[in-house]
Amino acid sequence: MALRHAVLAALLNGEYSGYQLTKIFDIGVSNFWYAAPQQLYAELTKLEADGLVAGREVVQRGRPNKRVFKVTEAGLGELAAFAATPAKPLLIRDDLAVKVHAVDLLDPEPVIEQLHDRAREAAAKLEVFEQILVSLRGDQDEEAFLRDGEHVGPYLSCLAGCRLERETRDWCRETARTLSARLARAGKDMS
Amino acid sequence: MALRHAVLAALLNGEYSGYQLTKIFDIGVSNFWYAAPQQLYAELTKLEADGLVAGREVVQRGRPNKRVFKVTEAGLGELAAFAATPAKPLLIRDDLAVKVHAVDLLDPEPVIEQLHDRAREAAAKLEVFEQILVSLRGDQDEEAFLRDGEHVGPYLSCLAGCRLERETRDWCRETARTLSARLARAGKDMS
DNA sequence: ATAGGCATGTAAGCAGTTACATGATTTA
DNA sequence: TAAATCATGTAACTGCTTACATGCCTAT
Repeated sequence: MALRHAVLAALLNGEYSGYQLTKIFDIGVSNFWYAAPQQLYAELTKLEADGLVAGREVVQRGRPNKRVFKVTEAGLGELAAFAATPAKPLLIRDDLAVKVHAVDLLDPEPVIEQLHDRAREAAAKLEVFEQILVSLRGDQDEEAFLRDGEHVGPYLSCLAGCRLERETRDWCRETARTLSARLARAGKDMS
Repeated sequence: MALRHAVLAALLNGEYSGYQLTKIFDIGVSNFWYAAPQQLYAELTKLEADGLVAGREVVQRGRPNKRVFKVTEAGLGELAAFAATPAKPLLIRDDLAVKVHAVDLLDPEPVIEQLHDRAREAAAKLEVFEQILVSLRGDQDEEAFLRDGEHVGPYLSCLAGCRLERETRDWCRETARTLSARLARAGKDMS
């Protein structure tokens, strides 16, 4: 079980409800863990049953009430045990790269479009991540913050996200350019 | 179903057996698709039953015989349909990044070790990928090959793998360095 | 009014993981 | 002679995805 640890790690920064976690997994945590919203509600239920998180009701005005969760002592123990075991290899599954791999025998136009889409998404995510970095380090510069800051974990994982999105953006752009150029040449040869 | 398309894409380069595919998914295809060996045998059986790949027996001396598979016309059609549908978001799940995210409340030493391990693996993979690039483009330079080469798909997806491994290597090294420096400072403060 | 965000789930089905199982041949 | 490589699976279990379901409040 592995989603469990990602949820615990996300809850270290504060108390969140299931709904808030879906947002966090959609942007922040998404650089290293993908999870569907329904998974999160289910996992929170299990984590609470196992005593690894504790929920409490928050009464809201103008909106439905919500249950927010925080990591318990036992939950922290679970995370500590997890951190000490050898890491599994990176799990990655990318539809778009499969399409590029096979592009020689396929119609390249829809693939090129999808590359543009992905490049745009990556650029947008990169901007969000860079904003998160600024808000985490406050007025310090990066070097000072990483040396003296109290909580650097989220900063360091966000740096990984920045790298991933930047490379994704650039690879998508270059690949789209390459395929478009070949398409234009192929078109010319016909005429 | 998605592994299906990754297998079809991998079989476009030639005929492979289940065992050979496990090797390819372990190094080559692994930059964009992770799959366990048992999945591949199961998927090949299904793909053959559905007529998307065709297998034939290869008799070998000194080793067990094997069945190699190639993509059929129907399989190519399946891939073409897949390429034309919108790409799913990248699926990524990284244990190690979860640990880094939570590192402030945990013992950093095992995490630092795992970062070194991952950096080594990434560096090794990067070398392999760069060799693959050289063998794919032959004596041409990259620009000329991408303009005039016949099969650029595997080259382009391998470029994505290079980017991923390079960034992984560098992020792991820098993160390990940051955490080690903080550990050393914390130790000094005690004395 | 209606679309979108907040808030939380259930249920069915499919995909993926882990453990088990076998056996020959080559290399160290 | 032991370990590694080649070669292929089955079975049980767990985890994940997709579709469905509900309902209130806010902003346009």
